[in-house]
Amino acid sequence: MPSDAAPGEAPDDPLANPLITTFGRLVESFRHLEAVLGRELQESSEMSLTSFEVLLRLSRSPGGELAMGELARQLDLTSGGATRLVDRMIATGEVERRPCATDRRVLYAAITAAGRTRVSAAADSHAASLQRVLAGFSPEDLATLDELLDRLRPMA
Amino acid sequence: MPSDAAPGEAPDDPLANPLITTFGRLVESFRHLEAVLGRELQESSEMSLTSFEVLLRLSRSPGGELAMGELARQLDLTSGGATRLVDRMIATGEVERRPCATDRRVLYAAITAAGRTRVSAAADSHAASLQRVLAGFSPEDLATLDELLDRLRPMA
DNA sequence: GAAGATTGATTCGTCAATCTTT
DNA sequence: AAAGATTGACGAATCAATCTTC
Repeated sequence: MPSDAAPGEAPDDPLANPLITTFGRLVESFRHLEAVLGRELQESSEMSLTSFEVLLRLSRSPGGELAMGELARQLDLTSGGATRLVDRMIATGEVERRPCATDRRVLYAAITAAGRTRVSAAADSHAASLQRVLAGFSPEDLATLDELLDRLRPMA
Repeated sequence: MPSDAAPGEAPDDPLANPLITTFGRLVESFRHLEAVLGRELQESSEMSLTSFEVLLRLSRSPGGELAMGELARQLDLTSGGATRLVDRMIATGEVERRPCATDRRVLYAAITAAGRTRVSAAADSHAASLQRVLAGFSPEDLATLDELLDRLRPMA
């Protein structure tokens, strides 16, 4: 009768694969963390985590703007998803569209002054949430996590 | 004029907070990883990562079943979300509903024989994807990651 | 004709209201 | 009245098709 794996053999139950288990835990931890932080950001700043990421990336870019395609790539969205996201953020006044001087196919999403004000306030609240959630982690832990993430990205 | 943080003081730009940066990288890495693995599972097994997680959890539970509420909690879904997810999986024949003998408010989601067959095949493919994506990670790296995730969960 | 962006139809999830059972 | 689950209305993303510009 099959039970534990014999030495040198693969386990007989594919569902018991440790990689699958680790990945499942990663999904679980991440989703929960994202839900909690998103909820807190929403309550404190009336802003979704996704909008926050957009404003953060725009604010760090030269001119406070990014081409729609580049934004979609950075956020791992489809171009259609980026269009609708930016539509919503224009409605709230955080972002505006700008034409590209050299290629009329391209449109930029650019952060507005109001957007800068809002993302700055949101960052304070978000940082406080993170500080609480990550209280148990030493700087070394965070460095280790950072390094593991770096090595994860290029894959796939 | 404010520029770099003076020694012993917090940086003056809240957007430069290292916790926010690390969290942003976590979001980015995770979303990308999830998208890639989800795509591959979909192509190889015509199954979403979410359905896979459901079947995995059901298959590991005694009787191959979980109460709807417990399933929702484990997957970090609302009860409504769990209802609709199970509806879809019933339509594909992977899952069935069962009444609870002792409390007629409760319904169980239970994996079917077809569901066991499908999750087993999906696990093989998913494990192969993970093996490729995580090829650069030693067993020690994975243990470190596992431990960090463990410490992340209870927070929030 | 390929690249960049937008739009229509659809999918998957949430939220609030509801229904049944305890 | 509280707990468990489902349903209607909606929000946010996808995919495939389209439109404009290169």
